[in-house]
Amino acid sequence: MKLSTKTRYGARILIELAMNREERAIQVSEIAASQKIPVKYLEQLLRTLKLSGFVKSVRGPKGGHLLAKSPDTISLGQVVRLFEGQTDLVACISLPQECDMASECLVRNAWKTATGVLYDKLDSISIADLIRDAGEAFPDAYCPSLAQVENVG
Amino acid sequence: MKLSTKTRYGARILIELAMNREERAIQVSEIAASQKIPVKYLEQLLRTLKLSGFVKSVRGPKGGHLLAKSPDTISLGQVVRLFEGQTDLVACISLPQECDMASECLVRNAWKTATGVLYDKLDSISIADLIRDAGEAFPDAYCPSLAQVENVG
DNA sequence: AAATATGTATACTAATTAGGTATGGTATAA
DNA sequence: TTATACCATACCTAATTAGTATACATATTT
Repeated sequence: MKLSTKTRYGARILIELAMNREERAIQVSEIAASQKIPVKYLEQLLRTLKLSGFVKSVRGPKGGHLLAKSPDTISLGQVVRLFEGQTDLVACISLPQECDMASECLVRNAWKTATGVLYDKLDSISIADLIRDAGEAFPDAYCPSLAQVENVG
Repeated sequence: MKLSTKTRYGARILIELAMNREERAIQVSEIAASQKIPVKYLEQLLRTLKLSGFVKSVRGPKGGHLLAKSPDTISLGQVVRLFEGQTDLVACISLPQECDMASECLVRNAWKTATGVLYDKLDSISIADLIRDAGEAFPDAYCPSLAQVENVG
């Protein structure tokens, strides 16, 4: 029961873009280096993020990637739902036919409740929150968009 | 991000044993049939449950398995921790060396918080709770140990 | 004491999934 | 028009999960 690297990488990509928002397009190679993600794998993740409207890109030389929306409006819950194939703790919550015991199973509803509690929390944490929290923990960290983030919302 | 079949089976095994607690030893073949779990796979799970003190067994003809402690004292959190290899949503929470970005990662702490919320919930749900809830949802269900369960604790 | 029904232990294998590569594009600024 | 970027998809491989197979030990019944 663990999150995939796609989800973990995805969150880190969004944070990196959020910390340079509206300043300049960040190239794939740059994100790959700073986040230690293989370039070709990163391109897949960026494509997913772009199709979902979290990221926009600029083509050609001097091109790159930018956050497409305010980091205050992107939650970890959204990131997890985007990258995890199965978002529930057990498949039978949304697909009862996956388990032929589903109709008589006494735990199924409890797994559903626990899943709900987890996503309530994940939905309550935004990319902006993570950057703000980091600002408190590491006041010296380079973080040009913090003021901007705080003005949003 | 989903629970393994071991965890799901494990919870169902405990429920089945709880519903016959102190009445008679239940044979592997019987659990296998009612829960639709392969016999040899079930034996492995029962062994794990036994080593952890949740289940006790009686050998020889007319032998079988019994719950070793009150269903009020067994939580879903305990079951998940027992059967899931990795219990945190991300490995780097307890093993920072698993990810070389751990020290500078701005999401890591959020994954830890979400993991905590999840287990707080799972720890609050006991096997006895599940049987009680089922009693309310299906008043006609066969459930000989319900009264017993309610007297415990 | 033997037969037999049960649980115990470990090694192996098949299936699935996750993680990452490889290849070949397409767009755009210089 | 060419170099530099992003875009799209097919493929591969290693790890994990789920389940089997084999052999053994124990205890009740007769």
